Amino acid sequence: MLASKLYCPTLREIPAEAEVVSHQYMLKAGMIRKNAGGVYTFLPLGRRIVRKIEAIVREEMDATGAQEIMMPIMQPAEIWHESGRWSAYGAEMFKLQDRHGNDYCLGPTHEELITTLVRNELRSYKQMPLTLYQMQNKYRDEIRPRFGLMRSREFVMKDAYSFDIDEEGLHHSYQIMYDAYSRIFDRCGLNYKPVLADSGQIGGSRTHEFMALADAGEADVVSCSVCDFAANVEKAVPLTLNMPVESLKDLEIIETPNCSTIDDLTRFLEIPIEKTIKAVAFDVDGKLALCMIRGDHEVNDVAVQNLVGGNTIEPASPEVLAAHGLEAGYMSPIHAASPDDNFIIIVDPTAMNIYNGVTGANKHGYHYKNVTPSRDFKNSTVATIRLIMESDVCPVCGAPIHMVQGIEVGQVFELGTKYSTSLQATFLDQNGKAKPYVMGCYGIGVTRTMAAAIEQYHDEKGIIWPVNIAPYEVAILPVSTKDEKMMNIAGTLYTDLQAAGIETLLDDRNERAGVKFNDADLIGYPIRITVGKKSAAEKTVEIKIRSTGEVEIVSIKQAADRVRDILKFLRENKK
RNA sequence: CGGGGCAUAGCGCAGUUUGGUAGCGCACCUGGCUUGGGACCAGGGGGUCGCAGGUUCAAGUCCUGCUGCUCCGACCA
Repeated sequence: MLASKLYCPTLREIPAEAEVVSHQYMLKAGMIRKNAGGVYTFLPLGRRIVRKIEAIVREEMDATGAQEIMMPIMQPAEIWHESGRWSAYGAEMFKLQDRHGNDYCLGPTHEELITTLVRNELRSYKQMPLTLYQMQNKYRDEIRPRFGLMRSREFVMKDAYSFDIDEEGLHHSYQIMYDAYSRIFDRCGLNYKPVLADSGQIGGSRTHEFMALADAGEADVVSCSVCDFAANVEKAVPLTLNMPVESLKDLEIIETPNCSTIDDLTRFLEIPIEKTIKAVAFDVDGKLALCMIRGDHEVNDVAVQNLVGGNTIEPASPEVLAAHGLEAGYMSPIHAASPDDNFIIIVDPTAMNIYNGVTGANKHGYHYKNVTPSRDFKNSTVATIRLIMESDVCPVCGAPIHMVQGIEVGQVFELGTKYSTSLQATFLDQNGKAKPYVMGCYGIGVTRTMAAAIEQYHDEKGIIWPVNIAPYEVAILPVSTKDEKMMNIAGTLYTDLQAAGIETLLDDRNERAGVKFNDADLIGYPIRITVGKKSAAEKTVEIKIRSTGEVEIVSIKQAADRVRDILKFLRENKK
């Protein structure tokens, strides 16, 4: 490709709206442009990168025996009504109507569509297992699109669906996808980690998220320093902590003016925070959940939601609390209303282990001291509902743990029969009996993977692409386009590299050298070849490796071979 | 949805307080000069100031209502 012909409007200044580096550099390097909130056009360089990632995904999917299909983006509402998700997915879906007033949505995912597609024709156990996949745009009306391609409303996703005759088959299909995902992200050069995750509202049982590790990530990941335990914090169940055993003292109510927070309380009473028992209240689909945890802990709302059930969880409003005779800041199970269909009290086991602690008295301005939950908390459900913390140990092996940020670039799910049951999609087994498909679904955020790579690989000058997903592998920069000798050398090299199957860009623009160097660094070509004055005189060119900064001078004759070696080295060493 | 901020040339911004000829830097076009890290000189093009009303002799500026974007909280590839 000739740079003079390439539509790549690089910017000197970064648009103010861009917050994270991947977004900033993609805009600055002329790879994407925004058309609306969370909706982007991919310019030639950006498009090439997406296609390279797609090619890797496609190769690895095909290698597993999965077959590519193409489903419509526009989906009829009726299948969503059938599965019960038309309202459950709710505001997240882009909905539209045709001229007759029939409802449709732009597909946020395709479980319904694929299940209804195969249910008429995948009739026999002999046709399974079957895995189908597609790559196309997905649409989700995110509450808050942000961070460029990391959270957009239109994005490219690879989604795959497996159909098995039983659980065992599903485990097998799942493992095949899990392994393929590892190869895909390896080839993309990402630093990633598969972690246990919560299955959330999509339903199903076992699931892993593939997390690209990066500070800009929106997910918290916990991983063990010794064993291979790694999980989304939502999924990690921290071990119950033992608390110092003391002889029980009598419950006593004390006046605690203006102490509605744990901080206030520890300061006013001069007690350690581990002696306090904090109450956090949630509204789970209209049911009030009063959660009791140790003062220095945080509630894992996903754990609460899974325990209580329901589609939405949010902090309980003062009105809801008042209706149950509660006031934030002074709540506890002591003398609280009895649990019923609309009210549950959950106590974390570590809080349960506290002796002679402090908690709310359900009376404005008062707390109880000498509270021992195992004696004093009645009508409570005991369950681990706290978030794991850096100070916790690995729940599997007891070793120290780390907390890191991750970008979720992929997820694999064991769905089971949730959709096949609700959509009545069955096959006939060996005994001629109708059974629902046992399904799995598997997603990769292709455009998000692109953003994640930039988050991981960049410096103050620009992007440093892993070779396999770089828009071009090599850029040739003749220092002066007016110098015929230089241009001839550059032109010959360009032809040679292309003949060798190497993706090459020739920066033939009539620009000063500095402009070309800066653009090359910004766009992030893995290898840069500079053709300067010495090139003509000494028959040499300069080769610079973007990721390592290494520079070497090689003879023009050897340049193409050397480039090939370097590319091989970069591929093998993930640089 | 709740709460802040913003909307003036492709990008980044000033001008709004106190109404009175639409500005700056970069980018773009022409010519010259220059060519190893975002040069320089000269000339030039480009904006119904987000939209719709209103006040006024006069509105980018004041008032009302919309729309869009963006940042902080609950989601997900």
